[in-house]
This record gives sequence, structure tokens and C-alpha cells, in this order.
Amino acid sequence: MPELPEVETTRRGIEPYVKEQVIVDVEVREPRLRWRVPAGLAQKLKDARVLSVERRGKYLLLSTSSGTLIVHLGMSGSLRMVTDDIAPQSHDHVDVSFSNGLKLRLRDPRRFGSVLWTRSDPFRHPLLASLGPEPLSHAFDGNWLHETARGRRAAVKTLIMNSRVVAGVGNIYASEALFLAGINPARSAGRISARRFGSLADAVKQVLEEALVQGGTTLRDFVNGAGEPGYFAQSLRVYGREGEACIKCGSAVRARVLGQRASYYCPRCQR
DNA sequence: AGTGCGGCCTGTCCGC
DNA sequence: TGCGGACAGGCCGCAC
Repeated sequence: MPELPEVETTRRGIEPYVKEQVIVDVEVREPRLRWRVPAGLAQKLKDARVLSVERRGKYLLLSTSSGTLIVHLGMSGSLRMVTDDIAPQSHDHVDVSFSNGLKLRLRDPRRFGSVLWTRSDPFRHPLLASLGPEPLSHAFDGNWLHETARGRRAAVKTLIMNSRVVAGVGNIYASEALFLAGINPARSAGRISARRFGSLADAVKQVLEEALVQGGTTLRDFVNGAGEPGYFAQSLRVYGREGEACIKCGSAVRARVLGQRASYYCPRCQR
């Protein structure tokens, strides 16, 4: 499911309901996620107060007075606030119950998501420590991309989907940003000028910010903390539009697989 | 070091 | 209507 805008939409949606709340219970119905959910979470988190709800790349960090819960939504995960009387359905794997009577419920049919736990600095957790800059931060710009791409022959789309290069750009927004920047997704990363990388960095930021305003993209599973879909799907310029007319030039949008992922582009506008 | 794959899962859709 | 296969918003871990 979720790329950065969806994760951030989720973060914003749940924060008001969980921040400052005290955890009264954690129920794990299915621990077999991407990594096994650590045992004894209820004991670890009982009576802990939620201090903050942050995001790093596509990871959500619930920092508490006892430690930090690190949540990743994988391909099909969603988090929502539910009241006590809403019975869990299949694929509702984890509930975190708060003293205000609400529960934070993780649903993840494909179970590519994860729920991790650390008592130390979550940003130094092995899975987070090597993440590249946040795409919406000043650290991410054309110069960073240009330097990172030096000597690399891999496709530029693969490069910007590499979380060590930039954190949180997934398959949809990579295609969208490359379209905006006019760069062919298969172009070798090391053969792109600094100037064009400047356009690409700007395009990444623009696309992510637009999607954020719309509450993210719902293709299938994604819902925000209140169970509502995002509306950016209707604004997608090339993703999923194979054979349709390019919105700029009218050429047929093409699809091809790069790095095992479907990629959409206009063969005329993107070189 | 960088690159390209296999694999982890379930659900859905398409063609036969 | 049933069935096999492809595909889906992520990304680690491994072989080369």
C-alpha cells in the first residue's frame, strides 16, 4: 500500500488520538509479519505513555515512556483508530488499547508489514539507520542525487526507489516524479546531468506534497486513521495509465518492468 | 560497491 | 463456474 504520503496521512490521522494517551493493553492475534512481532509487547507497553508519533521514511515511530514501537505498513497494511465495540476482522493482527477507550488497529492482509520494538534510539535501529534523507527535507536535492548517482549504471527509477538514496519514494510516486521531470525511468542514473537531477528532486517533492494534500493514493487497501481512502489516485499522471494518452503530448503511455516493478512513462516526453 | 533477483504473503483479476 | 497464473502500493538478504 503505502508510500510516504500514505504513511504521513496515517501519522497525522492517529496522532491526536494516541499522543499523551496511556497504553492499557496490546493484543497480538497474528505475530507472523515480515518479522515476528516481539513477544510480551503487552507487558512492555502497559502503563506506558505515548510521547510522540513520528515518521521516518515509511516507518511510523510511536515513542513511549518505555520504548518505541516501530511500525511499517508493507504493501497492504493500514492503521486505524477504532472504538472498543468494533470486533476485529480477519487480517486485523494487532490492537494497541489506550486509556481513552480507543484502539489502534493494524490490518495487513499480505503481512509484509512489521511491528518492532526498541528501548534505544529508534533512528539507530538497523532498519532505519541506513535510510537516506527525507525527500521533503532540504538534505534531499539535485546535488545529493547527482553525487549519489555518480558511476551508477542502474535505471534512475531504481535509484530513487532505493531507500538508502532517499527514504519513502515508492513505485507510484517514482513514476509520477520522473514524468514531471521529463526523465525516462530506464535512463542510466550516472548519465543524468546535475541540472536534470535538480528537476527530479523538485518533482519528487511536488508529487509527494500534492498527494499529501489529497490524503494519499488509494488503489485498493489504503485507508487513513479514520478508515477513509485517499483521493490522489484521480490525479495520477502516468501510473496505471498504460495505453492512455499522455496528458502533455497525447502519445500513448507505456509500461515496462524495471527492477521487477511496473513503470509507466511517456516515450515522447521522457528522455 | 553496485546490481539483480528470490522470497515473503493474500487477494483479485484475467484468460481459458 | 472453476482454475491457473500474473500481478499488486515494500524491501531484505543473498549471490555475483
